[in-house]
Amino acid sequence: MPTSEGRRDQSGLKDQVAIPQACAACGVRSLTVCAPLDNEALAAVDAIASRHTYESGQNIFDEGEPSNHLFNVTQGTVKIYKLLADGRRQVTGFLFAGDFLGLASEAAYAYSAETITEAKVCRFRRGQLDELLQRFPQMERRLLVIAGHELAEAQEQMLLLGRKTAKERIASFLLLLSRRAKQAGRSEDPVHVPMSRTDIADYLGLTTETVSRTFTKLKTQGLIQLKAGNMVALSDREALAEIAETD
Amino acid sequence: MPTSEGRRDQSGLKDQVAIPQACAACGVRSLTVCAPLDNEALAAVDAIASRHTYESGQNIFDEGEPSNHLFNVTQGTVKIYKLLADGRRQVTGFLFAGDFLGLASEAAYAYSAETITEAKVCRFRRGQLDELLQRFPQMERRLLVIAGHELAEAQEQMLLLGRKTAKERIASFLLLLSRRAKQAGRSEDPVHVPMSRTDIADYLGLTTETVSRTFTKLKTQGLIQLKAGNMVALSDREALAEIAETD
DNA sequence: CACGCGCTTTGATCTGTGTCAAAGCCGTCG
DNA sequence: CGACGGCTTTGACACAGATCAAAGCGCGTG
Repeated sequence: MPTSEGRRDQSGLKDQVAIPQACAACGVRSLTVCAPLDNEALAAVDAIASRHTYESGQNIFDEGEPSNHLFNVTQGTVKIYKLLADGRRQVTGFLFAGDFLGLASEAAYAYSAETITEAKVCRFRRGQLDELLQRFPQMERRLLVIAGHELAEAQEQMLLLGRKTAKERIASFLLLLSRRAKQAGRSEDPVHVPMSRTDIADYLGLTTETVSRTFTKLKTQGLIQLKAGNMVALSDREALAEIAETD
Repeated sequence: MPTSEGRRDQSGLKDQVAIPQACAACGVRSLTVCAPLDNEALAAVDAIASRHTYESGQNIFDEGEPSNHLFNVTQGTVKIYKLLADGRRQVTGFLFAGDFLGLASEAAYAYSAETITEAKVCRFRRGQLDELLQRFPQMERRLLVIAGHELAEAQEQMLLLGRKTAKERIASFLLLLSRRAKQAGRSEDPVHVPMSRTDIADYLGLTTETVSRTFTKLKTQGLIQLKAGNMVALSDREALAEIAETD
C-alpha cells in the first residue's frame, strides 16, 4: 500500500496507478460520482479536484452566476434554494456527504447554495470535468443515474408541496432525513436535524410557526421526541409512515 | 437521396448509411435525444425503436410498474402524475413532442403517464437503449443535458408549488406553455391549452374552482382572452410576466 | 454565571383557498 | 336538432395554515 502522495504517480503502467491519497481518505466515495471509477480514472479526477472547506452559513454560489464549477459534498450539510423578488424562499433540496452539486445548471446556476453546517467539498472546473466525462464514460453513466435519482426525488417533493397537509409534510421530511442518514452511514433513529425551523419551513412550503406547532403536535401524540443537539427520535416510525403517505 | 426504407442498410460503409425513413420523417428530431446523432447512430436507434399511437386519455404506464420501456414523445401531449392513497393527485409534468419520458425511473416507474391528446411515441426497451448509450456516448451526453434541463424545471416548479399564490401560479403556467409551444414550433401567442381544469389544478397544487376563478380574474383584468378550441391569448404578456415572478 | 441575542414556541386572529352546491355551457349522439 | 352528460363557472361558506404578537429558551460571551 503506497504511503506516498500518489497523486502525481506517472509510472506509465495504468493498472499500477495508486489511489490518490485524498480520494483514499474519502469516506463517502462509494456514494458519489466517483464510486465506479478505477484507480486510473480516480487519479484523473483527483488531479482536477480542489478541496474546499466552508464554515456553517457560508454561501457557495448564487443563482444566476456563471456555473464555472461543479461540486461534490464530502462532509456536512448544504441547502440549495431559489428566491422570488420579494424575498420568498423555496429550499429545493438539502445535500449531504456524497451528494453531487450542480447537475441542474447550464451556463448559469439554477439556484443558490449555502452551507448549513461546516462542510467540505471537492470542486471541479466545468470544462475539465466535461473532458473527464468524455474520457471515462462510466463516470458519465453514473451521473445520469444520479440525475435520475434526483428527478425522482424532485417529483416526490412536488407531490408533497402540491398535495400534502402540514402534518404529512413534516412526517415525510423526518422519514426522508432518516433514510438519507442511514444511507450515508449515520444514525437513522435519533436523526440529526441540523437545519433551522426557517429552512425546514422553506423546504416544505410552510411557515416556521406551522413547522414548530406541527413538531409539538407530533411530540404530544408520542410519535417523536425532541432531544438535545437537534436530534429527533422517531418513536413511532409506523405511524409516521402512515401519516406521510396518506392521512 | 434514398427512397428505400434504409433501416436494414448493411452496406458496411458507415458514412453512407442513410437516415432511416421513420427518423427522416420525424419533425421533432432536433428537439429530442436523437438530435446529436449521425446517420449510423440514427439507424441503430431506429432499429430498436417501435412506434406507437395512443388515443386521448390513454394510460401509457403506471407508477410502480417495472420500467421496461423508455419513450420519446413525437406528437401530442402527455401528463405524468403521482397519486396518494386517498386519490389526491399531483401532475408533475406535461410532455410535448420532442420530450423524453422515463428518465426519472430506476427499476420501476416513479410516476404514471397518460395521454391528454392523441399522441405518438417512439418506444425503446431499456436494455437495448442502454446498449446504444454505451455505443454512442454523444447520446448519453445528450440525455445528461436533458436531465439537467428537467431538474432545473423541477426546481422552478417547487418554487411555484411552495411559495407562489394562485394568480402567480396561473400566470407562470400560461407563460410556460407559451414558451414550450414556441420552442416546439407551435403558436406561442394564442397558446393551445389542451389539458382540463382538473389537470391544470393538479399540476399547480390548486382546485379546479380556484383555477377557473383565477382564469376569470385574469380575463376580467384584460390580461388574457379565452378563445374557441382551448386557445388562450396572452393579451398582456408584460403584466403576466410581472405577476409570475413577483406580485 | 449573568446578560443578551437569535431562534423557537405558543397564542390570537385573519385570509386565501378549499369545500360544498348549483347553475351554465357545449359538444355528442340518438 | 333536442336532450343528455361531462366539464366549467359562479356562489356561499368553512377551515388549514398564514400573519401578527409576545413569551420562552438556549447558548455563546464577557
